[in-house]
Amino acid sequence: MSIAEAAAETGLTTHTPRYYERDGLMLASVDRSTAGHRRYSDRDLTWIEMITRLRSTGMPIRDVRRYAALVRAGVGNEAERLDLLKAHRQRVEDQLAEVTSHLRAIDHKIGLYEGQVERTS
Amino acid sequence: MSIAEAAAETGLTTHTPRYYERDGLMLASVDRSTAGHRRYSDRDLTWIEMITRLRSTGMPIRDVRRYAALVRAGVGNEAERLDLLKAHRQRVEDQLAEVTSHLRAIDHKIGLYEGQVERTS
DNA sequence: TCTTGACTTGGAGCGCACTCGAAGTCGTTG
DNA sequence: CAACGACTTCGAGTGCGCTCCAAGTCAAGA
Repeated sequence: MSIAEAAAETGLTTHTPRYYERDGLMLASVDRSTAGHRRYSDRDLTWIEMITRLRSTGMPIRDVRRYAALVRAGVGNEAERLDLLKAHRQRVEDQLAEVTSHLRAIDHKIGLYEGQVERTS
Repeated sequence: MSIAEAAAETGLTTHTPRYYERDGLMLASVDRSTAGHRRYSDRDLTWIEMITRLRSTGMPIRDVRRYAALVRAGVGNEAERLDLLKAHRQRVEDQLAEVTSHLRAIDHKIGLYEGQVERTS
């Protein structure tokens, strides 16, 4: 699978997987065609999707890199990976709670404006 | 209320309310003491809290500025403010749904590791 | 009167995560 | 064999939202 196809598949631009690779986020260096073009395997794709999940829940690149290093190191550090993911989950949940509570306050404001606009029109 | 007190009250550093004011996010220029120091009123505080709610739900500074401009313009544009807030709410809800779904996938992964760590130990 | 400390301003700097540009290479197609 | 298009690399640039710095001002206390 070419980089263009991989990008389309994962909803990224071609720049982003190149950047991820350069930044040490991939599990192994991606295969190359005879022309030196990247060839993405299913495993690469699955991993990029994992990166996407971590990133879009707000994990910093540097933590994704640490997690990738653990997975790369192979069997034996599952407890460490678990700690990393659980800490991340906790942060995401806290964040969700905060956003939700602020959203409720904004909703209240929306309610006030709705009443006002209704009466005015 | 001094800027230091206002910052403490809102959980910001003193830099941030200055920055907000410079960037046109306040409703009016903040009062000054004879020494030229900022004096924050209750209204200022309440507004900064509103900014915080909008910001921490992901509204870009530029949109906060547009909203502030509408409030500053006074009575008559409530419908426009409502549109802005409702559009924001929609984006936040979409975002929450996305994060939540990615979090579920990460949770699944955590479950796998938990089983593995359990069996290993 | 001198010092201290809390503030002021304008502008520069920073960290993050991409995103883009320039110049070059390769394999296919007409 | 020339042109094209999809890729390559490395480094620079971008946008966002602060965050910090330097130099200066002011009021109050010793």
